[in-house]
Amino acid sequence: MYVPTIKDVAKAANVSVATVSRVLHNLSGYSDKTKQKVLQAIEELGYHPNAIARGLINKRTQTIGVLFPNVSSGFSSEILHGIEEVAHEKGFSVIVCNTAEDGKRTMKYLQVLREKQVDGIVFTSEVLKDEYYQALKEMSIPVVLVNTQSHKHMIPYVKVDDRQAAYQATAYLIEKGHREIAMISGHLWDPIAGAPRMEGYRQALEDHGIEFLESRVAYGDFHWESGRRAMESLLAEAPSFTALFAASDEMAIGAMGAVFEKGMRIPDDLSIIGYDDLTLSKSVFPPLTTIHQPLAQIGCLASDKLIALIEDSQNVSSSIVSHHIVERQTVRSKG
Amino acid sequence: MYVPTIKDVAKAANVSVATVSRVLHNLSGYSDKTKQKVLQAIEELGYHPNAIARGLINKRTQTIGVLFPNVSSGFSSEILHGIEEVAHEKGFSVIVCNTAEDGKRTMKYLQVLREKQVDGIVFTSEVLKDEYYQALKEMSIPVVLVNTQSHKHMIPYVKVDDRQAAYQATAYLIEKGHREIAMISGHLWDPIAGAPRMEGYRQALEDHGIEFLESRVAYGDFHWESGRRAMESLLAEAPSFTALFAASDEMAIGAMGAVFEKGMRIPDDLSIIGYDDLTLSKSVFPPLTTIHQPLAQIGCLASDKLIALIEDSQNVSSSIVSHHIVERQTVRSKG
DNA sequence: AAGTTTTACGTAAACGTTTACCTAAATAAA
DNA sequence: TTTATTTAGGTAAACGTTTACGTAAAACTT
Repeated sequence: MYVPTIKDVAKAANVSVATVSRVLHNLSGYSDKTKQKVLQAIEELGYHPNAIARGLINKRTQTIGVLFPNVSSGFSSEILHGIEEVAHEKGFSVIVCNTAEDGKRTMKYLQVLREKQVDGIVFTSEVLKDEYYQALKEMSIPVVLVNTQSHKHMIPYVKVDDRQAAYQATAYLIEKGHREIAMISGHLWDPIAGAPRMEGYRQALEDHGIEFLESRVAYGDFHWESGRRAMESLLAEAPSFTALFAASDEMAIGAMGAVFEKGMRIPDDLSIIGYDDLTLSKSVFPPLTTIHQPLAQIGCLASDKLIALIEDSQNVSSSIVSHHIVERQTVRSKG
Repeated sequence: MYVPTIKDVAKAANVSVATVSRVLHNLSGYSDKTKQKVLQAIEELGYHPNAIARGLINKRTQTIGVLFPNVSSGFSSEILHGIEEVAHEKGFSVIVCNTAEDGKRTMKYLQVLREKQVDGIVFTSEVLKDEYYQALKEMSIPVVLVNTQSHKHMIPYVKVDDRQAAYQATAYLIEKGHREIAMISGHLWDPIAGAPRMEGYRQALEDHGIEFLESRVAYGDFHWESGRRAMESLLAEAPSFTALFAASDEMAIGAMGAVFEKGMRIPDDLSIIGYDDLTLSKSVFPPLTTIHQPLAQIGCLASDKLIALIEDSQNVSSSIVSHHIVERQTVRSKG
């Protein structure tokens, strides 16, 4: 299979490879006439530069790696979309990695990305274990964290203020007249999406003089099934409540299913507010009131930051992006 | 930033680079003693092979490119998950591309993938324009199509039999006693997901002696919003019907919203069957009865096929994967 | 007209591997 | 013992670019 190289072009145009390279990069140092010859040769031979060879010499691959715990979740895929969008704009390709929240696998990916000489990495939605950090550090390329952060190390991140967002969600319910508010939380050992949201919930309760009841909270893993189960147990065992804050839209929607199955209505019998604002949240019925995280935008920002770091290598700022409540139809004013 | 190369390892171990390369690849031609020396040098220096240099010489990058019209859809991301899974298993990385159904952009991606020397490409869920085919052909690397196919050219594909699946969906509704069945279809100029599903629907009607009414079908673009609009117009203008077949789950869910808003119940007042079986379809309420397409499996299969093609280069079989109806709670037996 | 600067190129090394080919020593076969 | 074969290892070319450096001609200066 014959594929023309820059040498073939040079030969065909009767110039040196240096000259071809120069016209390819719009550098100076050739007459208009030779430029035409070269362009014509390129055209005729159907020449396409080889980015691998290019990468070898400039030590730049124009490629970034992105790690997700689960690529196929509505959550991840929206972030990916954002990342890909600006990466493409800026001339970078993105390699996706699905860690499956597995340490071994993550390390394997990190090694692959290293060998493939990616120019930067974005690490999303998982806590950055020490092991990962070491590997990343050894690679000495820029990294940005998305929807997670490292308290131990200075690594730029972009995320929402979880504690505050949870606070607002809860406060919103309170404003609407609810005082008996249950929560479906992530696990407390999750320092990113677990504990902080719970704290926001507690704080809001406390600030409004409402007693916090451990018995009104159930725990899940952010996914649909766990939300459903959590709701069932809440309905069965918790002191009565008129509103629910779920730490993820998926869990909120799982909870809604459980509620409907009991023959109750939303928001008439129970108000629910979610967290994330996945695309699907506006399509369920009734459309879910929730905390909007600008996922695509988070992806864009992360990509932007990473590429700035790659190209400049100074600058280590993080971003707290702003969330807001999107009012749809699962919360009702009470009293 | 110092990064050790194979030469450094060779020097440290007092052998030639050839020997280092040999132990790296488990070839023969060295004693156990030298092997140990080399391994130790690798360890001490923290050496990691450079896949770019490797790629340059073996003309293999162990990377594939995947094109999606929209990476963030529940549909695409599940396929991606499957693709990534087996690619990773077999030692390949995947570069994702979001074509946004834009010709210019697609061509740009194709060029990038070519320059980056990917070993193969999977092209999903869009019709393969001639322009794309030419570009692909020039690259002379394996390609597999997913959820699409080319009647004009021999390119392996993996997809479901759309016509048959639509037939079964409609027949299922008929079996359940429905005779007045509306459809929300994709656009008929879509030769993959549009026309064939409509044909299946018509055929099923005809085979059961039911008259096909153009007025009972509305058109959408497979997305939620269009499903909602289509349903509204059906409800307002179509002859009455007791069941609906939607050509995508998203449209089915959009339709459900419109139905609920009119105060009607599902499946009591109207039965609905969707198409795709997205993850979200089991979490809406009531859970959607639908045609299951094994999306992740389709991805796996495509990846498998592509890599086989890359490694062997013979073998051009396509696969029609089997769909099936998953009965949930949106269809009711009538009469 | 002579010197100076600029323009338009070409040459060749370098990037980090793999691998074909070569050689010398060790081992086996006769 | 001599010859043939295998083993252990080295040398250097090749992959397709980029770019520092060199040089002759052309274009300005004065």
